[in-house]
Amino acid sequence: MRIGELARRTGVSERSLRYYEQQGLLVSDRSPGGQREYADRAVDRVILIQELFAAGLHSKKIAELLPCMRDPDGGPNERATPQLVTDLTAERDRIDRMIADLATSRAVLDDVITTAAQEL
Amino acid sequence: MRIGELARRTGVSERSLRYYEQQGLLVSDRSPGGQREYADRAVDRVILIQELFAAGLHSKKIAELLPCMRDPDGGPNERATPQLVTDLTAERDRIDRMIADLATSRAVLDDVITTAAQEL
DNA sequence: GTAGAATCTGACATCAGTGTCAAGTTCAAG
DNA sequence: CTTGAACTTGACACTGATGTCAGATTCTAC
Repeated sequence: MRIGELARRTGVSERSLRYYEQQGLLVSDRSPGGQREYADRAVDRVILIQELFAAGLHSKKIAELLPCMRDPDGGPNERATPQLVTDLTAERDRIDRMIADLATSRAVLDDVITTAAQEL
Repeated sequence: MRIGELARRTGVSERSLRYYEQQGLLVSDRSPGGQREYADRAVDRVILIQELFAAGLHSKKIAELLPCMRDPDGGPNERATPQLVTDLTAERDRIDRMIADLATSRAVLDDVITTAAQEL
């Protein structure tokens, strides 16, 4: 598929897809004329990238992480370096803290909402 | 207390504290010479503001929300508008989704970490 | 009164992902 | 062919909280 369809199927803008490629997160074949051609797998990959972005990982870290993931196609995957494992563990712990903080904030909001709803 | 101490006690930079005031999130008395003077309660308020920022709320929304919160001092608090309740409910739902997404990302990271750790 | 620390305002920089626009090229269908 | 939609690269703008710096002022302690 070409970039427009991938954008439609993932809900990610064409601009962002080109950015992902520039950052080494996404690869594409090119048509004879130079237009990007994506495999079906790209859909899942883009969604995964978005999830990692949403979790607060930066593109550089994602670029290191992606090749170490189990490939659904069974393709060869790189071996994670001890350094990367350390980094990812730190990220995971950061996410844990973030989830805990969000739960706190959620409780705060809920309290305001409940109080306000009673007053209405 | 003055701004330096508040910064120390909250872990928030002086720059940010002035920004919060500019955005209407934080109030301060002023010394005769014009320096900010904070009540002890400011500490809790700043921490709360940080939590809400961390939850992804923007300063404008926080500025609307804060006056509607139950005041620990029992001070008069404004009544939340139906519009605000709607907005806050949307924020809460957004936070719920964010927590769920983070849990997904956490699982992804955990998988990579576990796999990598086995290989080492 | 004076030195040095703390604070003031205002301005500009930063981050990283994304929006947007321009000018040119390629693709698909008539 | 031709036409219009889709795509290309490159550049610049934006967001919004925060960092940082400069020059002036205030506070505190001696």
